Amino acid sequence: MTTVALDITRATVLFHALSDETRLAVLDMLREGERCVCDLQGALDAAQSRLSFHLRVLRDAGLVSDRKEGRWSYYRLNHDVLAEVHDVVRAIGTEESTGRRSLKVFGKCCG
Amino acid sequence: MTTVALDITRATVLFHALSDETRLAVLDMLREGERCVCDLQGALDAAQSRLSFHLRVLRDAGLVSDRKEGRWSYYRLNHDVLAEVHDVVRAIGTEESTGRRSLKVFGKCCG
DNA sequence: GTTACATATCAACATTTCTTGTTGAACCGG
DNA sequence: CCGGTTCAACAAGAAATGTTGATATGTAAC
Repeated sequence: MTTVALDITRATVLFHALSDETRLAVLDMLREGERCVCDLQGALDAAQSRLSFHLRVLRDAGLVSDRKEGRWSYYRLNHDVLAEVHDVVRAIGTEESTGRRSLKVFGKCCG
Repeated sequence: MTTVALDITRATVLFHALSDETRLAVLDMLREGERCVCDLQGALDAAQSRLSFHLRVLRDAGLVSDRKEGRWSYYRLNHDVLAEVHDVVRAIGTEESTGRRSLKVFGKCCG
């Protein structure tokens, strides 16, 4: 099993998008399926422009997609990007196999 | 298979801790094993107080643990907390099975 | 067309997070 | 004891992020 190198910049964007209660609440709602903005707004008791702001962060990170239908916008989870997050987390937890070193605990440092 | 409810507050703390390049670089280094602060400092080219700040964020979130030995502090990954993150991500990506609804796409909203 | 609605965007402000420089504690070697 | 080293903590400023209210755009309903 090969361990993957970490794209730190990309990972930062993803984790940042996930690091807000409102945004997580949105994602939590979207677990059930597609939702329009007004629906989310009602359920989350968030001002319209605030919600719009957070949806944009999620969209920019790729975690959700949207679709227009009439006056409504429907948002849904992007499961493939969630899988990407999943992989990043797994990568962090996996010992890197660079072959550069063989010891997990290093000797005296700073010298 | 039961789907877990999301502890949004806890998840926010974890993701926030992961949402910074310096902190991810630290975690990336710790994949190889335990490291002392000065070692990280050299490798990451970060001012001491800055690194100390980020290590604290990681420690407060539970993602790393530290150990004192003489003048040195050694940090290491907390694999169980990484597993927790893993579970949170999986939870988000999993359709909630509340039984409340059976449709993934809802009808007309806002009415 | 006019009016009402759903949503995005913008600008101003508030809040949070990050950085830098400084101080102080603990430890070690001479 | 003294000077150097490793590190944490704090304070002040800088930068990034989030909130709020206002305005703009497109659509539907009348």
